Amino acid sequence: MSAVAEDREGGARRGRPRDANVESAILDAAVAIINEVGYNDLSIEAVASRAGVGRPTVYRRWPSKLDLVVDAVVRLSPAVSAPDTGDVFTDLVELISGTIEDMTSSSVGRAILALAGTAAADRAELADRFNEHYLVPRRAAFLATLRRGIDAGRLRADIDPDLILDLMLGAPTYRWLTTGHPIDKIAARRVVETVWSLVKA
Amino acid sequence: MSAVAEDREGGARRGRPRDANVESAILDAAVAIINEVGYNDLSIEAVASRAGVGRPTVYRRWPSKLDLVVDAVVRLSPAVSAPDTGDVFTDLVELISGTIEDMTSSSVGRAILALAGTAAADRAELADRFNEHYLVPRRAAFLATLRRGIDAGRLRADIDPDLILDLMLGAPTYRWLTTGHPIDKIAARRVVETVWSLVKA
Amino acid sequence: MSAVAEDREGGARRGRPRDANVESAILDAAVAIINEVGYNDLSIEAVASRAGVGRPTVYRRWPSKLDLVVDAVVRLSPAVSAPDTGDVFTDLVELISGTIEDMTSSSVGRAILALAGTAAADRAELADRFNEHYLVPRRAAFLATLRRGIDAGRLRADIDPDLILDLMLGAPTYRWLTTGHPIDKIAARRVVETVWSLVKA
Amino acid sequence: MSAVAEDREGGARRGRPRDANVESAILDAAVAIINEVGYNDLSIEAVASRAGVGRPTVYRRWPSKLDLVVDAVVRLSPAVSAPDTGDVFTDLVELISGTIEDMTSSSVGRAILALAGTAAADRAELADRFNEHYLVPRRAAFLATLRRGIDAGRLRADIDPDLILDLMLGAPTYRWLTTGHPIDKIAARRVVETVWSLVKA
DNA sequence: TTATAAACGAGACGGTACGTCCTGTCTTTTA
DNA sequence: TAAAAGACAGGACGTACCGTCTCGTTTATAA
Repeated sequence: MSAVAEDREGGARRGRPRDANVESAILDAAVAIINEVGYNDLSIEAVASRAGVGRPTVYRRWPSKLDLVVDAVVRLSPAVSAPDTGDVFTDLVELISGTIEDMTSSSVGRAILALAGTAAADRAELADRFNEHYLVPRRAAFLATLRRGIDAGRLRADIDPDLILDLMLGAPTYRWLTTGHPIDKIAARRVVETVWSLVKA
Repeated sequence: MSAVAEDREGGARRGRPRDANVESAILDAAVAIINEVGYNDLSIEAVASRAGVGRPTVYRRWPSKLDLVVDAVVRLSPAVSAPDTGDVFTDLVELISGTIEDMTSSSVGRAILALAGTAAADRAELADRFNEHYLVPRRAAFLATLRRGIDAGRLRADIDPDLILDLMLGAPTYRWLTTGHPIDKIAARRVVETVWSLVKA
Repeated sequence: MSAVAEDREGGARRGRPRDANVESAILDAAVAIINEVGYNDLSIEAVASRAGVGRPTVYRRWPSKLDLVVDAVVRLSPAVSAPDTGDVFTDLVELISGTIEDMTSSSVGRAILALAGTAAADRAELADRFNEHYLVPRRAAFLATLRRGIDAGRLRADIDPDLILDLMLGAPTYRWLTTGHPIDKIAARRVVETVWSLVKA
Repeated sequence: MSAVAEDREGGARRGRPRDANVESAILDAAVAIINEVGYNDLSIEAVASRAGVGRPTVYRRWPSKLDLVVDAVVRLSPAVSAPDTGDVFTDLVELISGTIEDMTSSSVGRAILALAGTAAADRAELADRFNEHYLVPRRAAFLATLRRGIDAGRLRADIDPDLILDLMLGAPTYRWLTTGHPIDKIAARRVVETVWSLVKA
């Protein structure tokens, strides 16, 4: 449920109701602008203007740029699905390279990282929202794949799935962050191969 | 070598030379402000004012806030030293928990991450400077420790040190980034323990 | 009618209307500052600050310092009244010495002259505004006095009143401009006496 | 004598003497820039740069923009010569229309007026210099013409030549200043004709 | 000759003001 | 009563000049 909707409950309000199209238009505009100029150079002004909306209308819904962008990123992020090719190893490579691709290819991906740092640092509530809508589904898909491997007897049952996740996603993310070099599928495969020996049954 | 200094070589310049104290004052001010309000809320205005310097003097040396902050962070970053307790395992735990502590405890650490994302994304030259002065020394200390382990016969000789580094540093970094939870020495030790089996001789 | 107001007509505007108090505060501040430091050293910055107003608020109404000062001077200039002592000769002396006094005694007077030169030179529209609100009323008072003299049979009916005006006001103005010496009532009387013989019936 | 030269007297100085070419170059540059952008938009920076000279070199000679421009205008102003067609009336028309033309046609002319106001107002010394080098020669030419008319018996001997001058030059100047309309030879002739009856023998 | 001293170009310095953009709040009309 | 429009105080932007101050270099006279 969106943070925006939560004040709707409790019966119909008086006066003109909020226009749902307005909300969409604002988030769409935010996404487009992030893609063009990145998180730092996004301004509420520009979002409102592109959405064909007054600035106060934006502020009425999101108290800050950070809040707005979190919702925009959450809305934008492509749905995740745990691939199931029948081979857990392949599934893991797919998942990781897909996730890294998400992170690194678009401005939105970079916004996500900017948000990750910022929100985690001082905005627990936002971090929670971001977690709930963005990270948790991705971790879940990953963990489901691991679980499938365990059930299939290909992975050891005593592993710490979260730690494995951190290793498999953290290593390429860190490489990208610190060197700026793109992470292709081959690099992703190498990481999975390396960690694989830790987890294989 | 500082980016600021590099055009000095090749004979005496004409005109009044730049004042090194001014450079120090500006970088010190930048560091202080980053620590107080973070990268995003740092303004050139505030830096100049705190440094007791005219704004144009800042712009004369660093064309943008990003350039300035990269140099400030580079100057600030504490010297790295590869610990050498005699036990490679302990050394690795120390190194990792120290590095993560660096990253996560101070505003400057968070600025570093913000920079990592931003600079990597669109400013190859800045990323290079940041790499050269900040990341490379840290990687070097880590790799030297691994090398010592190999020489001592405790680590396999055929490992890819960079990949091991990405795993050991990437996993806790990723955890911190995505959850915001601090990484203590125990968590660092768990990562090292896990990866250790990949690398032990 | 103020240049600022002229685009208000034609139905109610949307959005928050401009605050008339703000306009007053800015013009008052401009007048005060002209009186203190003169036209050349007046800065929009200082005007805004003294008026307790944001700088953009000033620019929203007047695109340049010149535009602002023209309006300020127009507002400031004391109302003119054609004196009517019953004696046209005395009236003329009063009018001239008063006008010259206006021009030369205050910083605003000097601003008026600076404006006269500047505005006339390259800003027809401003010159027109200045003319309409400042010069025309003064010319009118003068011409009315001449007309009274003609009606009373003391002045010739075939004179060119504009030319007489230029002579009576231009001579002392020119003297002041080119020598910087103040023009007192005695000097004004001498001019009127001299020109009088040209116009007396 | 130029204000610049006055500290030269008293024997040769030690050290490198000032370069007269530099002085010329600066004044030429100042004149050119006044012609292009006017007095208000002239900057020392631009003058120095165009003259191929360091800024301190300008300040060494002229303490302010005003001082510099006064000298520049003085240097620029075309030599005056009292025309002598044999007919005093024609001479006066020529003189007046020429002077007005000087004043109104060029940016330098407008600078002169700006200077007249500014310098007269608060800089007695500058006003004096301007007077001495610019105005006095022009008044002298005019007065010489009047004198010739008196000697020839065409003008009354008891006139106040300064007052006549103020009338004949002041009226068209004032007209131009207050209306911005150019003063052509016909307008100049009308003024002379009008005043003529005051002065003719 | 050799100092010494001033002028020169260049350009950095602490500043001020520029005119613009954006912030977050407010007031008004329209729906 | 929400929405759009837009004015408001304010803050920071990056730039242009200000007038002053080093610099290294050049060009004179004085020792």
